[in-house]
Amino acid sequence: MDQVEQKIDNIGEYLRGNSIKPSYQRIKIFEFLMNTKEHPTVDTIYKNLVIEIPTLSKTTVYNTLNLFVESNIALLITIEDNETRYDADVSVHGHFKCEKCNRVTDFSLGLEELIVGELAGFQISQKHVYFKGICDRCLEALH
Amino acid sequence: MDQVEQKIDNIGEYLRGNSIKPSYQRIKIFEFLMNTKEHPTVDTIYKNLVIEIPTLSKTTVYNTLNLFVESNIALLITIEDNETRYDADVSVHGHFKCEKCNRVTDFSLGLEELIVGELAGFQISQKHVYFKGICDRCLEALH
DNA sequence: TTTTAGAATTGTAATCATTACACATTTAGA
DNA sequence: TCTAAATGTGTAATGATTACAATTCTAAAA
Repeated sequence: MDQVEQKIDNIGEYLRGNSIKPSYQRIKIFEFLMNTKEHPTVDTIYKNLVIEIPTLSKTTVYNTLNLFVESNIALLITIEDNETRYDADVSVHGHFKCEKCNRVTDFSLGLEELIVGELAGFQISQKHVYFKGICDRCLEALH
Repeated sequence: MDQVEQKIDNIGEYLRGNSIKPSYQRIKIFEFLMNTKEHPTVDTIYKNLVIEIPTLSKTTVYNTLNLFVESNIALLITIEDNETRYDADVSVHGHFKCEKCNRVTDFSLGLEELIVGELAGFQISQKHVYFKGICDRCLEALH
């Protein structure tokens, strides 16, 4: 059993552990999401996977991602109002979107940074933080 | 000059100060945005103002809000991927969206909470923080 | 005051992401 | 193998947003 098979097998177990039947499409979609850091859109996921799975439907990608989000094994990222992105890393972390190159990169957040006294009586289930601006690479390129 | 006229006049000055010609529609849209805490959608703004301005077009609301956002006198809030909300308060603050009653409320953020060492070489122009969960009111109602 | 050019507004049509839905396929247990 | 339920697929519908051309408004010049 090689590296890839090993990984796929683990994804199957991971899905099962979250009450999701590990179909071929679901495994492939999760695998893609897990192995990329680019926070892809539905369209990106579809275009990449349809090469390997010619029968894949975009509806399946939508259905599957919705399922992942409801099961809390993927995050919905809504930085722009016209592009929904997804992330298999469900730990609390921040996203930075560069307005030049459009890349979305992760940054870490201390937990203490996100305790807000004002919301003492509230039940908080999700914490989202995103910044916008120009990334270090693009700033370099301007010189 | 009564209270309302006074306010409208100030909004005109505010718009002019941000290089925006203060047309009747623009003043009314900004006034509405300024006087509400509900972080309205385009549809909400349109439905409220069309009563007073029967010739108002939804396109104008879109154009105007886009202009405000580009001029940095309004914030675009994208908590859900299918509803864009707006806020005339452009200071850095957090938003809490209740998943029961769907209200979006503000909360304050200490500036020191949003300094992220990891982004030292980045130029940051916008900082967004939003939480989701159940608000105090709705939690009360469950008892 | 009248004229006029540019800006702002309006209404309709087009676009595009997402969802609804009906049908086909696959899966897993009897 | 058979069968029912779950999953996947393709097309049509939906709904928010934008494009665009026509109309109206504004403000300055004559």
